[in-house]
Amino acid sequence: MSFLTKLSFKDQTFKLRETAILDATTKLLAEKGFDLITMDDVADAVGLSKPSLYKHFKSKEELVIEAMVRLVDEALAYLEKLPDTLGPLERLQSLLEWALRVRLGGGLPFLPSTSAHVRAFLTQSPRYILRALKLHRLLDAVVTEAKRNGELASELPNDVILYSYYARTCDPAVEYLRLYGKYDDETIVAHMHSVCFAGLGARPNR
Amino acid sequence: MSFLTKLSFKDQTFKLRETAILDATTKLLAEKGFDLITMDDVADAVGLSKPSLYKHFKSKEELVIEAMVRLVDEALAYLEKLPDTLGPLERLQSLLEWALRVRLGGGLPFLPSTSAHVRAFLTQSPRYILRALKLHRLLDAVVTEAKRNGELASELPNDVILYSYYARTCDPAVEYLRLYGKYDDETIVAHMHSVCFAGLGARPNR
DNA sequence: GTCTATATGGGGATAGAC
DNA sequence: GTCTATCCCCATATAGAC
Repeated sequence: MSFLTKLSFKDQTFKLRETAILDATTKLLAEKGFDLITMDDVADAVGLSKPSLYKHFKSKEELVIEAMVRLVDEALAYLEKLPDTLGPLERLQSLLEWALRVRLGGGLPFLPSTSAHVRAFLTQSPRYILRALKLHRLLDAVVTEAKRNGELASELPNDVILYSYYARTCDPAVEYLRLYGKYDDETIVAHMHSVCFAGLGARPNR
Repeated sequence: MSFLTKLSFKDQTFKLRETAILDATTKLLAEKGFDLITMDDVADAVGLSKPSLYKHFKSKEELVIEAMVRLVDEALAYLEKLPDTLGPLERLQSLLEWALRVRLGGGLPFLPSTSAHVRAFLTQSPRYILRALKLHRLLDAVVTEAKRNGELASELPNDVILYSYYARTCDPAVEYLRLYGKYDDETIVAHMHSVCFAGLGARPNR
């Protein structure tokens, strides 16, 4: 028993360090993007040496994959935790706002739109694909339901809606609005929400 | 006189080669992004050696800056050439469609959203800034006019509309729609147009 | 498992011949 | 102005001591 707890403790600290590494990676990725961060950056940020980093993750790519896997897992968990009373449109809206707040708080953009390289190795990672597909299927069902309720544009195919929706979570407009527009985070979230669902065109008077 | 024509001819071939280099750079940038292309790639693509490349552009960054400068110039020219009969909303829509078609045809995305690095050195290039600002101011006036006509959402600030508009020209949804959605180019343009101006939400019956 | 020190390779940039 | 050949930095990844 004491042997087991010892092992478990060891595993626990290992897990904690791994979390710290992923946190640092996430933050750096959000700031500089894949190509500009170095393994030294990550090691320094987490207070570790580079070789120790490689004990946890066997390559830079795998490190990034795990960071993205964790992000998708968080999104899945967020969706799951939404109250049953929420309608399909409200679920989509809530998840979008969550993703935008994550980004504004220094987290990762949801979609690996940044680099063709990153997208290439992510879409070859079964661990990532599995989760991304799960999320995609969940949201596809939500979109179908929202259309049936007359809450989403029924003239748009589901995939057009979904890809546009994903794109909004990593929309560069967010950074420009913060940088040049000087809006606070919640105002940005509100505007992005508005643009995403109602578009730029004139809205009908209610 | 013959001396002058000789010089002029020399300049002309020089210019032609420069155009070829920029064409190749544009194509490669669109395919792989800044960080993944090498100066060897560009040199090979245009059938030149690397040192010759450096006779034309003194660094990789400057090469990319010039490619982007040319793109913005083309956008400015396109705007200028639009018939006077077009209203402000139609001008915005036409320019968006142009930008999307350029991208779908293997051209550059309009906004340097791809990489923090690229954005950094672009926004420090006076040549680029000058043109980007000019385009921005032109479009700002068009947006104001469109709002006055009741064609754009008057409840959105101009910069929110403009940054969202720019973002649509480099929207990753375009690539996903082509890759996974299997739509042809014109269908993608139409859908992007629709999403941009009318949003994802249900549209009112007319 | 953690470090110091190092191997390895790639790619931006240039020297120097023609 | 164009090439061949080269420099040299930097970042990924590892060897080997503790």
